[in-house]
Amino acid sequence: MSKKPVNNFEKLLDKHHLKKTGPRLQVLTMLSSKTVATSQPDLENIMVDVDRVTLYRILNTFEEKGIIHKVFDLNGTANYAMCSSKCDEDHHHDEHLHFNCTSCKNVYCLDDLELPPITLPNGFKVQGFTLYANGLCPKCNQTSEKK
Amino acid sequence: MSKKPVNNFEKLLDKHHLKKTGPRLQVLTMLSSKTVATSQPDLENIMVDVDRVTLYRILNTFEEKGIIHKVFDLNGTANYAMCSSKCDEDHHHDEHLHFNCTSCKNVYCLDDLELPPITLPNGFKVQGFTLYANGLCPKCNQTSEKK
DNA sequence: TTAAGTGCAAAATCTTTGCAAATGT
DNA sequence: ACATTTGCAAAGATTTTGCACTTAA
Repeated sequence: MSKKPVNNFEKLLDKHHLKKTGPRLQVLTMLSSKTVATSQPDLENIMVDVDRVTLYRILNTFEEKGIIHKVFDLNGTANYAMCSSKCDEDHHHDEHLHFNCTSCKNVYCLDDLELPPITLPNGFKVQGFTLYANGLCPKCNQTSEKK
Repeated sequence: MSKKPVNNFEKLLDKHHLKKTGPRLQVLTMLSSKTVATSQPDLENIMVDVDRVTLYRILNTFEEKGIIHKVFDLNGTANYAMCSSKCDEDHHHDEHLHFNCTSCKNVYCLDDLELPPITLPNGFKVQGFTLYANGLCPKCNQTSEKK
């Protein structure tokens, strides 16, 4: 008989038939604690005890399972963030706005924002949208406004 | 006295105080001939006589000067396309829709499409938008429709 | 017990840097 | 002639692969 999940992260791993290992729980804890998407290098620096290769594999697995999603920042670096509850293995609900702060470089996932419908020229069959905005996030904007 | 430009590409290089070299003209010819953005690896395969490093440097220079712009595809690979006439050194007009075809992998720059305005939550100061759509391009869509 | 996951070593890529030779003006 | 640009070699960085050891179930 299998061990009972003791928290949400363990439940999440259970749900996707993934073993509840230390590195995986660390990744989940890390990503959940942040409101911004985190790059692989950043995660690597934070979780120094986890092998880099393991991190690559965990991030790939999580992305395939729809646990996290990958968003590229202005430099083309992959950043990872927890998926909203609407995501599953078959369909990623990552059609929300991603905001790249040009000052602090953080990537914000603005899940709640309502996006206006966009129509494409005839012939194009759209499967999904990804929308990025860049500029100053509230924190950096505030700082730059101070006299 | 400087050599007279014999075509638009040479004029373009002149305008940005760049020497009219073979590799640079090749890049301009290549990118202009395509309606889709081209990745660095693709360019590399086509222009086999040009050194890879030279290509990197040319693409960087052109991007800085506002001659081409860089767009990342679904895999985070950089793709390059000629800028519209609205681009200059100070301001890139690349806020148009980029379409990634999931079948042929081509990246289309849909310059002409009218984009609806998008409002962000308070505090965010937007400097620019980048919008991607993915799905099937007209060519691939057509093929898949045939019975 | 055993399939899945991890860590290490090493390969394969991708990108940047330094410098001498070549080239445009 | 001279500053720019190129090509080559080599360094650095990033990502992938193979395999033996470990661990969750």
